Amino acid sequence: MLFDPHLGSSPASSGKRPTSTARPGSAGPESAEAPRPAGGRRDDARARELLVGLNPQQEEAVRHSGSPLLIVAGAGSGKTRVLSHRIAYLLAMGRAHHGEILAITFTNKAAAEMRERIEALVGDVAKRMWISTFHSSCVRILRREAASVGLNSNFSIYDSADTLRLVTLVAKGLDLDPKRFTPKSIQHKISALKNELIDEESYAGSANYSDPFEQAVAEVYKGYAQRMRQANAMDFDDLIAQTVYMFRAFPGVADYYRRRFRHVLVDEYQDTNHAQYALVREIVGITQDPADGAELIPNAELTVVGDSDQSIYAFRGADVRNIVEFENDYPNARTILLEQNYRSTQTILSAANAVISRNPDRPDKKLWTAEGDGEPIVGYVGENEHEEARFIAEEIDRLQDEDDLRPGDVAIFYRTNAQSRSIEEILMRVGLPYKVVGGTRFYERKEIKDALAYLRVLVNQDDVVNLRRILNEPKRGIGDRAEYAVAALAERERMSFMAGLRRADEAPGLATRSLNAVNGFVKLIDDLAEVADGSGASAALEAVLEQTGYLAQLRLSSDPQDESRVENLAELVAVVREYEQDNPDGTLGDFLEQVSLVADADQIPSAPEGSAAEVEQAVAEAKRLGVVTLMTLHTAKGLEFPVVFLTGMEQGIFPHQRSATDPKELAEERRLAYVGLTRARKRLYITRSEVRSMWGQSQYNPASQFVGEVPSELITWKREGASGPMWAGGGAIGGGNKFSGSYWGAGAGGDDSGRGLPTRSATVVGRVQPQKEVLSVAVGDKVNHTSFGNGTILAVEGAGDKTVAKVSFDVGEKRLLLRYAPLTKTG
DNA sequence: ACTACTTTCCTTTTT
DNA sequence: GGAAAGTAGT
Repeated sequence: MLFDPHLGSSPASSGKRPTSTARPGSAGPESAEAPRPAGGRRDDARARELLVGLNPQQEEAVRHSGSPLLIVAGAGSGKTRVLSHRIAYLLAMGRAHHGEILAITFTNKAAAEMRERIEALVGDVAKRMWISTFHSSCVRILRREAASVGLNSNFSIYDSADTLRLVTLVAKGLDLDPKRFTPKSIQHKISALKNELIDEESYAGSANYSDPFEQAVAEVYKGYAQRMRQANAMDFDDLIAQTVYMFRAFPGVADYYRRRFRHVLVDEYQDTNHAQYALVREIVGITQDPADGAELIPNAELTVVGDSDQSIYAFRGADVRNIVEFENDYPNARTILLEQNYRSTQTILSAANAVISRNPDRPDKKLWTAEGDGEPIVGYVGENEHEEARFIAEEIDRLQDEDDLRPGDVAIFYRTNAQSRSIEEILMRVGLPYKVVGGTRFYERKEIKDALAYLRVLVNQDDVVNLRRILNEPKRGIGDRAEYAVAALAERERMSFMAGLRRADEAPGLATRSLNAVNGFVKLIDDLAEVADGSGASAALEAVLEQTGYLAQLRLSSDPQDESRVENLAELVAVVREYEQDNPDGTLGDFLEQVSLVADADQIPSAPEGSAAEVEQAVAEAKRLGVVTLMTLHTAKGLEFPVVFLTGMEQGIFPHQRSATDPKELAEERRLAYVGLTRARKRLYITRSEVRSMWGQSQYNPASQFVGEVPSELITWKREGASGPMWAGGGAIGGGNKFSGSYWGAGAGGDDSGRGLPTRSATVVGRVQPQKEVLSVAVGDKVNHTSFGNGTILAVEGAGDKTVAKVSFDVGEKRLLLRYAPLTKTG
């Protein structure tokens, strides 16, 4: 575990960790107001107002007091409303001071929404309350207590990509066969262990060494944990686990938070893993006799909200038992069921109820609404995924005309991110504005990770993973050999990698040329560190981009991908500037922390191309009408839309292939279906495709079993599968099953792979080309491409749908399939 | 040490 | 079909 004196800057001391209960939180502005006797001013009138409009169960959930509370909140049952009203009610009744409340959610989105709702009820104090995710709460606690616990407070936070890098590195160092034990599987196992609060030492003691995998994991886990300490880094799982370990190892620290938080509320409790469960227990406090005669701190009041039917994260350690066994864990707990739904039509709810009722071992629970049946569910079976997508686009178009719905009312869900491609293609072609939420996210892009790696190193020079990432990025002549030589030196002299770089002249076998390069690198980092210390975060970032030559290299490149990389980096600069404006006191470290924990794509300001006026117009338009939202079913949890398309409803896709054999996984897939179905307010579409190309091959998938589980009288089929009538839309399909050729044919293929619009970030797209016909061009015409900019037609080949134009852009020559290329004539 | 070519996965889902 | 890693050639 981490609380080990070796951590941080003082590698000297050894032996047992200190057992003294350092008085934590003695620094920091909040501590003065923190531990105080419960209560604030009571306002009965205000409290009564907060109960208005609640149904009896909701009201009870808001008012309940005196024992742990479990609110079983079905989809759309007003959960967030209850939670925020409960918090406001606690304040109004004088039962809690705003500083005594800890509200925990899973996602940043949920936390932000909760804060907003509470702010609407109680005003500005909401801004000062602890309403945050598990992870950011823990970071906050860990950083604050770092000093009293022997940690370094500027630790880096590693995301799963960083983690995987380190696992790979360690596994390689142990000469493990990466085929036999993939770094990914080891990483997954380590993560699972951390979620179970099993640290590397106890695993080493308990692992089954006759199992080669367990043995490998045990070894890698040890090496990994050691490297993490050396790097002064924490991964996501550490944030939770280390907080728990800290509370257990330093009772004084735990006491401080127990005194402070008199009310703990946890959202999406069905998604908690064991470590999170333990964390909650630590903070709430478990009734026990104070053995040493110390003062007894009464338990905090605990409220958890959740719905076991919406548990969809078991694969990453969430344990439904936490919610199912709540009443056992907290013997005098009260349970309140919220079954009345305020979101969907009865038709939609009946479908959802029918599907979820197939899951075994489920307490009976049925959503109902007072609102009536509404429209039937519409089903559609496309011949292939492009047909399916085309139907969706046409239907959205029709809804706009006939029902006055806006694109912003529509969401399209799919099981896996890869499925968004075909849908994006069609929406783009038809000119429907859309955004993809999630997917390859902004902060996971190479150039962004590189830039952030520089910044992380400036804040924490022990951060080996990030240091080695940027060591030769951009290329500066420090290759594998040189890196290895320095690593060996650092190892031998038991110093950090950075220290090794500084003393590279002592490294045996390092070529003079490499030494010079290394010295140049060290100088560069020192210069940048000076900027980072002296000026703000944005200055540091800009210095990084310029002085490292990173930007220069991208600007010189003729690869169009690099062009969008420059744009993405410009976006990053904008993000930092915005952060500085919002947080004038924020340091570079604070910024990095936020970035680590907020991987939410929709927080990135969009940077559309085009003239300022064009952009402004497009943005204003998008705001008014909204844009179609594309996302995976997992990301959809917690959201709602008037119109929902559930796509790719095919056996093997959804439920996913991998869950076919395991009934538990199938049950989780079914809960995912339940989540998807219950997102819809008014209209629900269920679509699938008879043939789908995956891995570049055609696959024939039967209908998803979940479709069959919806009572057939609830669905109206616009087109049915194999047995149904064949009406294809205008011969877009070539005969047989060679679609892939005609759709993704040569030319266009590699040329418009997701760059253009920084697609995966929340950029509004599709505003430019309402071209439904193939653009007609001739040699010499001037054209504009959304990502390549202006160009000139050099040649035209083929005809009709298959017309390919050779175009000369600034970035080079491209062959574009006119049917799909986002191209407009400019003159 | 760097580049260009070849091979290998890949497709769950996220803080 | 495509990203990322590995391999061979300069």
